[in-house]
Amino acid sequence: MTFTFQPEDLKRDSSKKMSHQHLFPLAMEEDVKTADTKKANRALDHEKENTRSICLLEQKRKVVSSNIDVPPARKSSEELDMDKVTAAMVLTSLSTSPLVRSPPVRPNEGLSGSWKEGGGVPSSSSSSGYWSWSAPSDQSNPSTPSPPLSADSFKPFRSPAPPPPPPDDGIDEAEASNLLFDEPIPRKRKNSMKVMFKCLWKNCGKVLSTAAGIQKHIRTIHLGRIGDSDYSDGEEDFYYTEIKLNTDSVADGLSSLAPVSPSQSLASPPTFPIPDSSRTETPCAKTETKLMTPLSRSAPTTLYLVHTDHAYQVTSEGPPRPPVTIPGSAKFTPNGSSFSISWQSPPVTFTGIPVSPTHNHPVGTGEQRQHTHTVLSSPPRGTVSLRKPRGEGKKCRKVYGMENRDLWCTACRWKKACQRFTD
DNA sequence: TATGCCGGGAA
DNA sequence: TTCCCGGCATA
Repeated sequence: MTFTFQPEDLKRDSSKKMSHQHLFPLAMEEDVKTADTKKANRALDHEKENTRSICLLEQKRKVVSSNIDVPPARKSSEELDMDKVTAAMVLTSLSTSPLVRSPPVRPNEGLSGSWKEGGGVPSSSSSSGYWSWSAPSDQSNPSTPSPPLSADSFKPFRSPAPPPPPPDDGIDEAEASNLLFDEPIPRKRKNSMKVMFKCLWKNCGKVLSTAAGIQKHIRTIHLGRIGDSDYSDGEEDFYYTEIKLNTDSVADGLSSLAPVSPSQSLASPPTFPIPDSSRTETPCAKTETKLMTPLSRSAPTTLYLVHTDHAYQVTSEGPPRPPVTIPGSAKFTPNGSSFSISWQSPPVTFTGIPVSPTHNHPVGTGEQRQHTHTVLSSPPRGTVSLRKPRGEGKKCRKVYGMENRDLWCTACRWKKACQRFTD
């Protein structure tokens, strides 16, 4: 990745002209819009919360009552959903790591991430919301995402036929990847296989080594059968799946995880949850995708991140993001390397860094959202770009001077945009 | 370096 | 909500 561009010159010229001519007008509009939308969004969030909970309950009933072979169905759904996930991941990657631009990468990541999660990070895999909690590893490497991604990402694209680099332990995983990507899946685990049981509950990705353990987990944690934890009517069977881990692959996965995990934590985990929720809960799913329950949340949040997060300073605003992501991505198109100009724009570069860390932490529930939001949004700083160009006219400070600060407009006193001498 | 202003925090 | 201020971006 060598940027042979003479971005410096181009940047300077373009940035100066661009910022004033294009950005300014947009920024003004954005500000107005964002202000209005924020309030509206908050209200909507509450409604969404309620809706989600309802949907979840309904879904749960459906799953239980109807004899749907959840395990298989889920897997397929996950696989199918991978596309969505992939898309989300791509967006994320674009925003997060400037270096990695190839969309295809995501797919692999998603796959690799899934198995990795299963092996290395128990809870993270399927549960969008909770994975962050349970997996300490996620937090550990917030910043590292890009390197691993880039490496993985290119492989798939360049070589259509060749086998995917990241090893998948679970047969399911491999199959899924095949289905999704139409890539031949040569690899099958020859080595010792370790059987694990993975909780398929929407937000939960818990992996236990024993069926009894996973059943108990589901019964107590998800089904709320605390009292009769030992009693099993078989319902739990629907909520967990058996996964086979190859020791070797696991090792590989772990190694790869170390670097990758950060990025994955951001993107991949959410992916899983989304698929599950959307798949199984068809009816609600669509509405949920945006409303989402704890599970679904993760997905949406990630998306937000993708859009918003990256501008480095845009903390609270959702809408502004577009500028950041869109511009950057748009220019990338030609080659991985060509992006230089737009790409280097300050907002983008920074975004990735701040975002990822915060990202990991948030994984909670409602709080997560806010945290992620703020953090995420901050990057989008599309705002940054949106930031009003410095006023040319004289401001209170200049007019009255520090001595007469009393005469300043309140905004100036508060270090806000001057209201008296607007440009 | 000075200035303008965003984002956040405290009261 | 008001007030302040840290810190960043720009001139």
